[in-house]
Amino acid sequence: MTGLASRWIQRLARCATLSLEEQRVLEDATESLRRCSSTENLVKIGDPADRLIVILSGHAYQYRLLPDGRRQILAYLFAGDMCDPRQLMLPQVDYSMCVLASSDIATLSVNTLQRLERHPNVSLAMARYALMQAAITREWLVNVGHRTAFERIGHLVCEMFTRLESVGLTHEHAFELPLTQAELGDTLALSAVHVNRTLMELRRLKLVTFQNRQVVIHDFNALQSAAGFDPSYLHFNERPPERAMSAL
Amino acid sequence: MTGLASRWIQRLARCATLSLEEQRVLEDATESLRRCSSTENLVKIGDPADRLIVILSGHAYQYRLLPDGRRQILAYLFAGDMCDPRQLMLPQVDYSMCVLASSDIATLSVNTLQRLERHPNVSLAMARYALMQAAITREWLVNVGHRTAFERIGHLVCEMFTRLESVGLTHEHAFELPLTQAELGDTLALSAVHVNRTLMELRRLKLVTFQNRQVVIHDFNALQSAAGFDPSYLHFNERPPERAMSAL
DNA sequence: CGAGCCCTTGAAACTCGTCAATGATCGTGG
DNA sequence: CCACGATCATTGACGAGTTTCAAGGGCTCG
Repeated sequence: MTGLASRWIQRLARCATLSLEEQRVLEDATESLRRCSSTENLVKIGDPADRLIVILSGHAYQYRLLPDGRRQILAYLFAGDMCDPRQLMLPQVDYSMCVLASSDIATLSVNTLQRLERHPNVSLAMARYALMQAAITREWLVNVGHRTAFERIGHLVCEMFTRLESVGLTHEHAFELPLTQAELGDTLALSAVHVNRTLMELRRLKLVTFQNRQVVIHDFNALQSAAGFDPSYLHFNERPPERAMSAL
Repeated sequence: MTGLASRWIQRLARCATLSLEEQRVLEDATESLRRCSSTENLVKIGDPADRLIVILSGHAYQYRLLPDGRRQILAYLFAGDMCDPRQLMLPQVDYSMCVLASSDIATLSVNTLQRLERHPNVSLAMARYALMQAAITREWLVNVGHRTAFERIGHLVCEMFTRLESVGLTHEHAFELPLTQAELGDTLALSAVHVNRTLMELRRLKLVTFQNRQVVIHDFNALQSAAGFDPSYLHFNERPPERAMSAL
């Protein structure tokens, strides 16, 4: 379990207890992977939903374009993240997706996924994982809707740090984030100019520095309270009921 | 199938073909229902997630409160709508929920749900239905993030009309909506005052009238184009692939 | 008939967007 | 190795959309 699949397995294992056998099956499923270069489009809206994307390393995001060219980023996927398996039950995907930096991408076929989901714990882990993703989307709605620019950025930084920390992708209080200020703006519904000003404000207050694709958090507690970040929606550190609900 | 469960069954039947037997099973599951009066709290954030709520008649919404009292409404549930069955796989619900007008509410236990999901088509329908709900949340993120007040209200009205029409809850080009302007504001991230001004603008342009808990759409096409509403995210009118994916 | 909730309206303030220009950085090719 | 172009960060001035505060009016329900 030292290969590229390890972060994925690690993430799923946080959602349900996986046997060694199940971990091996997951590892086997990622055999066919490919390296994607920066800004490559993985999925376009309307593509047939016949395969499931897993980010083994790197960064990607899902987004939607409005007719006038405006863009809303819907989710970030870091190493170990995957798309919602239930998406395969629709004829077409309803978002676009592209990678940020060069990444290793595994693509699971419907058959492979069906094979994986014969293992009840794998199925359970994926369902819980998808629930967490949905909770993040809801939190983003709260974020964009009801927080100031300052809180929005702070909240997003806290969320990313917490998510990345859980799979060992942080160093000290810093993490890699190959994002432009314009992309941050399209995530948080702010103009790039205002993102810039707010980042400088965060820097001035010695809360966060975002430079050279590196986010450094200087005072997590202060940032957390300034942004009103409450990590409970991420459902980490929970021992969920081990109900067998294979059919969910 | 003339009882209170009919709208629910009708909605699920749009997501997958249900046999008469399966429809009967769904109807039986809603036997224990109760009548809720206006503004009653159905679920509070942090409650144990051990039962699944189905709105048989009436209106309800899910919301989150911020520490300072601000509120973001996350979703509306109309007659025939239900919560995401996967929610039961978490220990606690992560949103609050209350009814708007007096409603008939069925509460399914984990056991009942497990019994229902032994029917593959029921399971498939619920999964597809939940996907549609998730798509709506994503669309709201786009709405709040990238559209003006005018477009936001117009878009929400179009969405509600389309959803309600699909289960026969509209009359002509009108539908019931027992919402205050403040609640509309908490949905769309606008102040109640600005909702009021924008509603008057919509009325002035003879697009929509919202008075006495009734929304009347005077020109759907004009409203749709003014709001940039594209119903494809609702995944109606699709013949999805009838893959058997019981484990999803 | 009064209380409370909701809608309506006005004025002032503020957050944030747009436009525009200047630097900084980086990869590429000459 | 440097010049070039492109992308991104930064800064200022101005304006638009929206919020907040405040007050009045209408409706409904007890």
